[in-house]
Amino acid sequence: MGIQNNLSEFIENAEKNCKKIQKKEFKKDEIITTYIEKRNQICILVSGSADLVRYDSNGNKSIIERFNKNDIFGEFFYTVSMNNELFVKAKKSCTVLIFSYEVFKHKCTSNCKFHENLVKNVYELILHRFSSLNTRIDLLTQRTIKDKLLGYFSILSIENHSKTFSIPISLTDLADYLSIDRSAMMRTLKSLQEEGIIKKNGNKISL
Amino acid sequence: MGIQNNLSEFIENAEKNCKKIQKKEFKKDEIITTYIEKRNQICILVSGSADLVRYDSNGNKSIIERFNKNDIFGEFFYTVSMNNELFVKAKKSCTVLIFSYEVFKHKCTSNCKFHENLVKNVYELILHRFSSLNTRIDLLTQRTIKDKLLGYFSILSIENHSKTFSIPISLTDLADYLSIDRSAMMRTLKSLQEEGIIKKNGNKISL
DNA sequence: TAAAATCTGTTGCAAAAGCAACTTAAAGCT
DNA sequence: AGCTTTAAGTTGCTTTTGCAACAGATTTTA
Repeated sequence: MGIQNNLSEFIENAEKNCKKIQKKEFKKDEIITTYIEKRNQICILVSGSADLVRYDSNGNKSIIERFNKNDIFGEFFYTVSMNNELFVKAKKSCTVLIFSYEVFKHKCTSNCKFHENLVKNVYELILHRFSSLNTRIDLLTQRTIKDKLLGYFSILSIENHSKTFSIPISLTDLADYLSIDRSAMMRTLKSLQEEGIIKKNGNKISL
Repeated sequence: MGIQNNLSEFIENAEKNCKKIQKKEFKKDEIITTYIEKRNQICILVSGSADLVRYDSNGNKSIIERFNKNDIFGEFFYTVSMNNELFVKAKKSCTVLIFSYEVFKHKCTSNCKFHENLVKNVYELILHRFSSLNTRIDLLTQRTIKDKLLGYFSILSIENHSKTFSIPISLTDLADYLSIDRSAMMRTLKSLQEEGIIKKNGNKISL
């Protein structure tokens, strides 16, 4: 999805090439980082998946974002505005690259090839992130649950080059992602089937 | 809002410093760029405001995004996915910096100070953009119109360091931004006043 | 300055969505 | 294998939202 093949290779070897870049492992439910204070920290998810979680003043938990392989995150990309506390929590076991924004600004040597690559590759990651955010906004601005679902399915269909595909996340998570009530979503899924617009078998969908 | 003061100065002088960067003027309703084909073009709005507009297969127009001073845009930041056509159209008279992604990758000389600054400043702009997108997602994921409005007002209140502020866009545009029906929004604004949660006088709001 | 266009404000009505409260099914864990 | 947790699927009821269709106010532009 727009991410170059050599990127993964680059990420794999990043730690070896620069002492300022750490590679860390996290187990399920461990806190990877917080967005409470500014640290100019940049994180790249090498493997696994993680959630950006908010606890508001009433103690309610909500998942703001789901990060997957090659996603770039950190408070650096998020305005620490309101009084709410943001955590990134491992959903599965994760491998994460962690470094500071300073790593970009200051090169090791005047012609360090590694740093040049870093800047270039992080650009790719950033564009990937933009694309994810814009896609989500696209879906969230759909007025009805029906349009949100069909928009989401249309994207999956294009990604899979097929009218048939499976939903890569749980339906519960999907409702969360689209910011709609799960039971209302189930109802809409049912009526889409009844109208013959989609076929559904478990998490397999055909348009 | 996180954008350094020297950024504007940098942008003002960008064209003078690098022949690969163009500064262009656009009048109201002129098309600044399209997101139809990949050109790896990056645009920075120096002054004015512009809309990212979509025309879908039925010819319906919708405004996806509003760009203001210091916003960075271009198909580079947007996945050209569906069959819909995207245009950036000047809402007022605009001044725009236009250059290609290649400008980042290839420096003029090995130690060109200008290019170094360009990379650094564009990072600032990108972070600003992330922040805008995340803020909008935050608001769009609020379930009710009431919560969307209060979330929006809370941000304005923080930005203005005051419980009293004015809404910087028209109410019609606000409804669009929050992706809600305008009349329903008006109704909610009214009930927020009746409940004593806000005071409203024209576009002036007090919490 | 008159006409056109846009924006604000309102309302009734129908449809959609949210909420709560379940049951059943599947997945994870010891 | 049995227990626990999480996810899927369903339903009735209530509230919220969207839609359509206005009138009045304000702004733009010819």
